[in-house]
Amino acid sequence: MVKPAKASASHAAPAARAYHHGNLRQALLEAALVLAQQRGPEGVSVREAARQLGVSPGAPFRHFPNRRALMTAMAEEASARLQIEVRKAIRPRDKTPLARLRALGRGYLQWARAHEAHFRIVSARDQIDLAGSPGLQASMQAVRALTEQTLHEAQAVGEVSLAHDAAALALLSRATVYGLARMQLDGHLPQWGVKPGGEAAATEATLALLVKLMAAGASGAPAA
Amino acid sequence: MVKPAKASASHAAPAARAYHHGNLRQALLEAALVLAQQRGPEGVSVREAARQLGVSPGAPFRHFPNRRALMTAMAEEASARLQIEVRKAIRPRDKTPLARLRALGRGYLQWARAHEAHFRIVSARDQIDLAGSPGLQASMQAVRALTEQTLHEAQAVGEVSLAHDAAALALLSRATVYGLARMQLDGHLPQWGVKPGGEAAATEATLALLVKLMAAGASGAPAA
DNA sequence: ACCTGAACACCGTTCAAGT
DNA sequence: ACCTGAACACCGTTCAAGT
Repeated sequence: MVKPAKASASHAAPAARAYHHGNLRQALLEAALVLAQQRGPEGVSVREAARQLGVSPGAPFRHFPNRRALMTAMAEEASARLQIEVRKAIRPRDKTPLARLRALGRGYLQWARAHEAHFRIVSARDQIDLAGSPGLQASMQAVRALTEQTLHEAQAVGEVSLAHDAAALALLSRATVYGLARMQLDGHLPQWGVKPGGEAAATEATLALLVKLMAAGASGAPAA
Repeated sequence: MVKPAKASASHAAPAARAYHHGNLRQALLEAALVLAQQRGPEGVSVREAARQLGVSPGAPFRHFPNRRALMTAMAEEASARLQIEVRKAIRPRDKTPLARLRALGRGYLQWARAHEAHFRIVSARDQIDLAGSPGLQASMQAVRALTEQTLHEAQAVGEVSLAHDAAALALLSRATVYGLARMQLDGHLPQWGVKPGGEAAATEATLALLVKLMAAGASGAPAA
């Protein structure tokens, strides 16, 4: 986007173009994101990003030790934003724990739809270095903790039966939402009877079904 | 695996090595699978496979129009095998529809664990050409049909409430099992409280929980 | 019919040298 | 401190030519 015009003559002093970019790290992240949007995570080329920014092929390696580090930095940003959006998806009107759980899941699904490239990067485990990124792990843990806590509250309040294992409930919620998000982005939903354009409605109805099933076996809920 | 010894002298007639492989297509699929096992689907290189088989870099392209076609052929084989295993996972002792649904899901999870490389290829949507492979679509549809039919039976028999949308039930089952399989292979389970080595037990317990939740709201089941 | 081998247009990454 | 530009060891793919 900030591609500078090439110097026209080879003998003149190259005064027109700043010697270094000043902000190459951030510019690389932005260019890489555009490439990911156009060609998917695999299609991100650090050479191509450098070319678009008018720097030499080696320049990016002053800012990222390797391609994987670039991808991981993108995933960190994505996952931080996802965490924020998921939190914001829970509105004050969602008064019961299960209503919050559903809102949380819906926020996740909506974010995956709205930020497909970023979502793909976060879940492209062979392109990023999850183990080497405390930030990435932290924002994933935050979503997990929110899920588990909400389920604990649902059990405490009698919305979900205490007979069910809390860890299994959390894992079930996460697996379902993650599976739905992937099926959505990978184009598997049409095969499951979802009409084109109906992805959002279908995934959210499925999420709602899970929440309803979780509530069904409960005993001491204050209201039905 | 069938790597022929290099001709020792350069002046002698190359009679020792057959001019062509005779079975290059199949050999490529096998070599590519080994590469996928070692480095993941992204690590599959057709040049490297050719090298290992002692053929020239261009040779594979007589058998596959491009790399994606090779990957798709691998996915076809994988998905045909997955379908068979899932069917075999349903034992005669699984008398009720929900018992069969659970067995089916367990078969899927076990296969994903036992054939990680193949499973990754089937679900690597940007490496394969799902739309251009009727075979791949067919075996995926077969698993889907089995899931949906089993759920219909569960509703007919009163094991699952007719109040729930059949399509949503099927999608919920699939999303859960797919999500669990991915989390398992991508190493996300430790973060969700699963101890190393406990992946099989945790995913299967989660599947069992889903089945239990589905049964909970039913009314007219013959037996509890 | 099947394969070779050279070529083309790409990669990621390193590193001396420049500013 | 930051970047260049050449180099290295790779890719996927094509295509004339060989057997």
